[in-house]
Amino acid sequence: MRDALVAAAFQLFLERGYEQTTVDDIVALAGVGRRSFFRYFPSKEDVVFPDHERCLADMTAFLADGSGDEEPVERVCDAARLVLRMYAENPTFSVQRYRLTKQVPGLRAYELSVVWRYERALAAYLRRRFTARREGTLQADVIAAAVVAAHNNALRSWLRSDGRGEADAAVDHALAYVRSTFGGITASTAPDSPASPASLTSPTAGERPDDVVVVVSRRGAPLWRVVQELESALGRT
Amino acid sequence: MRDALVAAAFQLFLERGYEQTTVDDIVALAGVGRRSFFRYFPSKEDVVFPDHERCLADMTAFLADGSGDEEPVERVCDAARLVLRMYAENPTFSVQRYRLTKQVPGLRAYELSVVWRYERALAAYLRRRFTARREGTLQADVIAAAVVAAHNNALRSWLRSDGRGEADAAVDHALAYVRSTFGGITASTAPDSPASPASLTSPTAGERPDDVVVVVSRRGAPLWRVVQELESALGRT
DNA sequence: CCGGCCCACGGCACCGAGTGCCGAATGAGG
DNA sequence: CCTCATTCGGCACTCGGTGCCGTGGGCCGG
Repeated sequence: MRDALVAAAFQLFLERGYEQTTVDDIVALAGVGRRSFFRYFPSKEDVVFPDHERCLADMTAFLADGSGDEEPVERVCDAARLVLRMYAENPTFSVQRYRLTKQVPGLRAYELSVVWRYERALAAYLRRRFTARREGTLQADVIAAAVVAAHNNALRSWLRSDGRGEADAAVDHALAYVRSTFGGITASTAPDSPASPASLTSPTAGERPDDVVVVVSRRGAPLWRVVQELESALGRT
Repeated sequence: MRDALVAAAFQLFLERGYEQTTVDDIVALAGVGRRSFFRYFPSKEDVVFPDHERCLADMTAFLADGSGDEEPVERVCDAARLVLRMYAENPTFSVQRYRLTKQVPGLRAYELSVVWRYERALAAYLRRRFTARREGTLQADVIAAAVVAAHNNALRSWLRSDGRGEADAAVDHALAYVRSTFGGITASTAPDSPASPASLTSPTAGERPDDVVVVVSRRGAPLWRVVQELESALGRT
């Protein structure tokens, strides 16, 4: 039933335009009652994004799972990749939808609210992980926004190319930029560094009562952030 | 006329709620015809944000002006401050509106579309400035998103405190974080390095894996000592 | 096999946002 | 005094969205 409504809706949207298609037209083509449409979709816009609700649930579940000692920025990047996977599963559908949302202001506004919910899910996760940091909520919000922006940048360029090319590679590349500017001081910049630094990147996992602390940082990284990392690593001096 | 409609609308919104107030109620209180409302506001939501259109025009004008040799990140931060100024001009009005948008989903969606237009204006400016860079559009989108996120983080915390306190200081502080991670080295750490900043500000995906700094320290060492070591190692003051 | 229940569907009436159209009032200029 | 133009108000209409209720079909216990 949902699928029948989505199929009928997109058929009409593509041949007649979104605003030129009424809900009555859709239900007439699908052969169901008008009331049933609003049982499956709370609004006309929802029929254009039939799977985002599910994807958002997957993302929040993904962020809620985990042992809690993962690299936070890495984790939200992986969460963003879930959204990409959803788009990549049906390239033609995603491209058609992209063309619709690009030229219908109402759909663009709706998409913004969807993206906003993803961003808030990422920010909420980062806020939980950054409770120890001094500017935790600020950093969480900014990093979440950066991840979403990078993801959308790559996703849109992939959609603009009609779904040709590798979407994964484009998003990986975009997220690498975010990781390199926000990521833990260690892993992203020195993949061949000795052993332990991973423990430093997670403030809560400094349980090694070792004597020495190793910090690996990219030259040019903001000094105050290195200090911040040190504070959590050395034990809140 | 606009002002009368806005005043009548907010009076009813505050005492009765947004969704419980119809346009007919507003025009009845204002003593004008229903048709006139939609002459001045294209939709019911627009009456809640009567000055954003003007502010957006100011921002685009501000970004279009200028000699073109300003620090790009600095410039978009200043542009974001324009929005803050608009909020700070009428604190009570801004706080009332914040409470409305916080609990009315429709208004939140509308606000998102407004914020999106600000963000696109900033991103468009940065894209123009970053045409020479390799990942110009990516960096532009990410930085614009980060600036907006930082601005909104500070703005919202100010609004949540009922407009008490200094909004400027909060936003300056939040934007300083963005500048320190994306901006030229300029103000925050090394004002005396005139040459290099352009190359340093674009750390595109670890293109210099050799450019890392390793610091080894005893756990429990005085923090200032470590920072001293870092400063000499990173080559800044 | 049958009389109950539950639920999904469809139809109907209704509300409110938004639009096109036209007539009326007002005000400036000839 | 007449005319033109702009603005406002009223009317009628479309369409998205909701509450309500009747109906029909499937599923269960008797």
